[in-house]
Amino acid sequence: MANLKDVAEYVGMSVSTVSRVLNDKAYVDPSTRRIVLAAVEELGYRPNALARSLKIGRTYTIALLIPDIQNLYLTMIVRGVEDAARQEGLTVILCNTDENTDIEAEYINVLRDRWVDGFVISSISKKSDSIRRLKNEGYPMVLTVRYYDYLSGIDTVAVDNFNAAYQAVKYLYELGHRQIGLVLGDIGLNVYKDRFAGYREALRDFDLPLNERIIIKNAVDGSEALIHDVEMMVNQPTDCPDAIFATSDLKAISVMHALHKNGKQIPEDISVMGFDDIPLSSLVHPTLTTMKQPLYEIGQLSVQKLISQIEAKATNGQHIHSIELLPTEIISRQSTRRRSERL
Amino acid sequence: MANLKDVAEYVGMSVSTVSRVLNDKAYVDPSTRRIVLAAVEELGYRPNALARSLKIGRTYTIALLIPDIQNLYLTMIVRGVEDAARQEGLTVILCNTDENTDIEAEYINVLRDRWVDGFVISSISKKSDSIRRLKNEGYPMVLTVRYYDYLSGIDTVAVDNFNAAYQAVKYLYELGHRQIGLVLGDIGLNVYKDRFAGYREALRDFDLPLNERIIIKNAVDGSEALIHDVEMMVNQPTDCPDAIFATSDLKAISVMHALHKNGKQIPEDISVMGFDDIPLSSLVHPTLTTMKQPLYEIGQLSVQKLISQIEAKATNGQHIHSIELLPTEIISRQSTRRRSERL
DNA sequence: CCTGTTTCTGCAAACGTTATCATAATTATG
DNA sequence: CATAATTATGATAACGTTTGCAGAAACAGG
Repeated sequence: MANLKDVAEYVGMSVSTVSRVLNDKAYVDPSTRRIVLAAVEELGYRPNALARSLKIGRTYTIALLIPDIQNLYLTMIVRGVEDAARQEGLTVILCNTDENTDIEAEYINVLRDRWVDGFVISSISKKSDSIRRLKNEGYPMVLTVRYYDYLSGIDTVAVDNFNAAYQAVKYLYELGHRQIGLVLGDIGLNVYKDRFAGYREALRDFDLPLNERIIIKNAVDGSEALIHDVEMMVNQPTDCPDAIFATSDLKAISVMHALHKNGKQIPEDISVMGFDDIPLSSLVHPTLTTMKQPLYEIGQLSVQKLISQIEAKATNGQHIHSIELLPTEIISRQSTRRRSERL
Repeated sequence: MANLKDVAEYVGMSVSTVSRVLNDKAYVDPSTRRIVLAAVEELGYRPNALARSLKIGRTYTIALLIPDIQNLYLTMIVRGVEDAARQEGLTVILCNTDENTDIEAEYINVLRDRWVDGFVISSISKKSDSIRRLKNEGYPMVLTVRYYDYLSGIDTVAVDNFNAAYQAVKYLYELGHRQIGLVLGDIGLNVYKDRFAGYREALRDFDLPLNERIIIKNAVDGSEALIHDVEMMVNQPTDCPDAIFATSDLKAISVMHALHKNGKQIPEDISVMGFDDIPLSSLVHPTLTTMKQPLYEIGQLSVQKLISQIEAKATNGQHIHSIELLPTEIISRQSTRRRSERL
């Protein structure tokens, strides 16, 4: 592979001139520019990005840390991140951490050594030393979807989970439901804590009792255990819910699976509502009513905020820190319906 | 950030010695090793991977080219690739090409400039110049899932699609089905051509007629058009199939959706069989019988073959080219059942 | 025609490693 | 004890860029 020196010798000039032509920096004669460009074409010269990065201290690569790409809601974020990155000339290194702090730390070490320009992080479940250290070093980083008090001061892109859950419950209430069950994920995550709080607040506002027997906590997407728990819940003689709000579409699909299995009709017997609006939710039967998160846009915006940090760092400019909460939206489909016959 | 020189000065030795300690290369005194290691710890020295890569010509990074991460079957491959890569100390750059040759070419250029060690490619739909050029340069690369005659000579990891389709039809036939519909994807892809051929061969072997009216070609996963086509197919007065073999689980889910919509019972009226065995197929209702592809393993194996090429290139060793076809397997669930009452 | 600016080009020093070669110090060999 | 082999270390040249500095050429203005 030809390098700058080869091109320089080929046209009988110095490397500096050739380099200047290629980066069109100040003051280069139009005619030499033409000659150099022709030679570059001729020799099929391509710049060595490693050498360049070593010199300028930027790699045009960012890292994306997520728990597991197999979580459906993440694929949309990943696409948003990658599309935005590609448009800005960045490439994305994908890192599945499985919520494992060791893997996370290992990735962060390796990628810091490789001088990636920044991190988009959606993976952390507990206090992560590596991430805090990264932050203290002033490394550009953005948190997406998940957020943490101990990491305040870091740019964050997410939704208002409290309000989203509140609105979901309100929606079900206004359809006439009075026994609204709840399926929560890992209660250690702020995401689910906030949704739980929104749910409770809504119950309070509508004078509904908080009934722990129709609440499932720490549900794992797609697990057998979840299906079992739902079966238990709906087979309670007195406390059977007339609607279930699941805090992810995948949980909602498991709920629907369990209901089918137990001969419950959706939405005739029980309404089901999800969260996320993954593409699949319009394909299942019945199609799923859900609280849509703008996942793709969350990914895009995360990258934009990250780039803003990177630019600021490079030019010693100012970056204004912010926490961005994007709007959610109720998507009405077939899995919920008005409860007409109230007694 | 401290560099080698800093460490060297700190302990009053030369950079070479420090470097030797860190790469434990030949002949370094145990006591100096201890001193250097302590200093490294002390100063928090971390090697600059860019400089290292520039020197040794390896980046420990590979590129993964796929059409779109939002295709569910791909997420399992991606996980397989990443897990295998991580175990070998490699990181993965994810590239969604949307089947677009320009995007693909752009990615390939950028990543070649960055000296990625190799490519795992699952994206190509048509003749791709960039990929052929890459191959001619001797760049390490592996094709996964999709394969092409014009790219023969490249390591490939896939399944025997002909046989898999044949076995699927055989399975349905043995359940008593005689009108077996087929839903195919983009017929321009060898993957679907081969599955189609397997389907035809099976029909021939079992003396079933080939009925174009129960075959849907070029179906797009999750599209409205597909649901419409399926509705048309099952509402034909004379040619309604008693089983439908969809060539992806996502297509099967659309099929099931269309059947539900038209009051057809699954599997009582019509059996449905999918292809892939994505995690979702055990969550939908009814759970989906499918031809399982070992997608995760395909991803893993692809990386292993790629690494073998990379090693061979680095050491001027020999790499034995191969096309690996992994076994598929029928996963029986609820969406298919024996047709007892035959007339 | 001289001085001062602008435009153009080259030299050489980084960026942070690895690796070759030479040399010094130590140990083994007969 | 002389010589050869082994072990340990340091200089130095790459790897392929970018960039500050300096000098040369071109072009003004007076």
